Amino acid sequence: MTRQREVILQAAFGSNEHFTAEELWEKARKLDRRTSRATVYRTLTLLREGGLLREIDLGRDQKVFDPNFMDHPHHNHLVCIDCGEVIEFEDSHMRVLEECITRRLGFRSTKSSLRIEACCDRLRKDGVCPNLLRKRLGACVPGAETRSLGVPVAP
Amino acid sequence: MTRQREVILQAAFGSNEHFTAEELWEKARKLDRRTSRATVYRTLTLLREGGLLREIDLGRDQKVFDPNFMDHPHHNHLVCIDCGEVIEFEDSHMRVLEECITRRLGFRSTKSSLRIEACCDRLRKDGVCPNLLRKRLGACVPGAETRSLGVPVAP
DNA sequence: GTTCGTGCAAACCGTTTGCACCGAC
DNA sequence: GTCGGTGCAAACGGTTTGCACGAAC
Repeated sequence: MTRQREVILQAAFGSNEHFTAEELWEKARKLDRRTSRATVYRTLTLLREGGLLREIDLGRDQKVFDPNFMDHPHHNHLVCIDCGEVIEFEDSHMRVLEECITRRLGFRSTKSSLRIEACCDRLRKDGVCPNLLRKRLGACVPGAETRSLGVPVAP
Repeated sequence: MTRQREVILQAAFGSNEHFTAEELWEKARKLDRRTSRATVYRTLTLLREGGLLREIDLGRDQKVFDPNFMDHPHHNHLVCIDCGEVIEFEDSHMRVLEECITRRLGFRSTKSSLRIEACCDRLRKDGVCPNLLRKRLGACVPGAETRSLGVPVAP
């Protein structure tokens, strides 16, 4: 554990925001100007391999890392196609269903990732995405599971 | 619709196999030696934008395209972490649950993608992944939904 | 000293693009 | 002729790597 790695850890886990490798480098450089890109990439690889960080697919061109899997190993993502905001959610029903499907196919699941792309109806009326405010608040914090679950609404 | 595009379409939809851009180029070149990489990439962009092809996240470094979304717009993928094989499946329960979650969060879902990473228990015993044979057979063909669903097994 | 991590710059690789050419109309 | 698609090669951008330096032991 060197000083550089401490800086990068602080940059990565200092908030629960997602980030790209480049963004992490910028964050780390704010803490220590000398931090090099190479070290960031190398540390990123270590963190990913160690399971502290996970790469998520947000449908963007660049790879995005999520530092929240340590606290919430089973959370998933909803991406607002209107404003691009990402909402994290957990759902125990989903977990059970995934497990059922996996076993039916003859496997034991190790991990999974679900991305939902969606748009909010209110945006079209109000011109503003009301869920901007929800971003990463209420989602993926204690109690979030209940919030995102509750009584399923019949589709 | 030019000859080159016909060739690329044939290469892309001639089988239901997933492919990378590079692999598509190789396939297309087998049909017409002159096909250029640039045209493949440009056509790929058109097909993706037109919704005929979808990029999927198989957890690999390269982008993988799936030509099976026209026939099965809602299918998902299970990746065997032991042998790397990909199994396509459809599950109506999953679709309903996703819709519930999405509405609970205040959205209308437009599309979603689920990737399950799993290992088969039998591999460890037999040394062979029995699900190799299932690859894209039985999965994502008429009746597949029933196969992957059935009575959910309690986890 | 040895070992391991770091910083820099160059290399790498998948993808995109500028530009000249070609073919259909 | 115009317009759009194509092929080539160069450029691009994110990521990795070779190598010399530096810090910890």
